[in-house]
Amino acid sequence: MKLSREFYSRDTKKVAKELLGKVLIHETKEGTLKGKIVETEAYYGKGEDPASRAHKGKSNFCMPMFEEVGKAFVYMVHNNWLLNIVSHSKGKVGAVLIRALEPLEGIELMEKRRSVNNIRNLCRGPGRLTKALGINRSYNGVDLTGNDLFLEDSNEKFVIIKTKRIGISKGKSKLLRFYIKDNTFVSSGR
DNA sequence: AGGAAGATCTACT
DNA sequence: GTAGATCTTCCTA
Repeated sequence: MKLSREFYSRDTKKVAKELLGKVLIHETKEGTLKGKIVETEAYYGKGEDPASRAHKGKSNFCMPMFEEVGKAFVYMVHNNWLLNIVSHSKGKVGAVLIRALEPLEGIELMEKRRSVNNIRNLCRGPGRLTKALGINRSYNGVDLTGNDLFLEDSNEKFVIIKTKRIGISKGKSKLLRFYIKDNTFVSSGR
């Protein structure tokens, strides 16, 4: 079952946690790509989170974070597109960064796009998974309740680990990174 | 025009 | 596992 708009209109941290285990699906001309979300991070807005792209306030760049929830927010860092899902309770600002996926379907296509044959390395990392799924700038603002790129529910049970976020230079002490315990596809901290 | 950025790759100890 | 170079956009001056 596809996740509804209501799912995303709650506290960012809560959504980040509940997105674990959900399945990200991308319908492309070349085939269907599916991956289970195994690692996420929550990012808040102005004044709340110095590591967030939105902490300085509104700009063209991070616009989607201020707009309707349930949309994709894609941006480039260090030659990598990063996929975020806009999620926050009413009147707030925030998004969930998808950091890692466990490939489920369309693996051959992902391998072709990434030029790697090691499944474990296919989607283990925010920049890698966007490349594997073929996500780029044109997906910025895409509605995730649509039929192109969306998320599906799952009933899987697992243990969630909460840690500090990775790779950022500010706001390091916040425990806003979540991942599935013992999952091989989680990026191993750096 | 310059610099920073939520990272990745490759090559080593 | 850790380290360093390098990558492309957007923001700020």
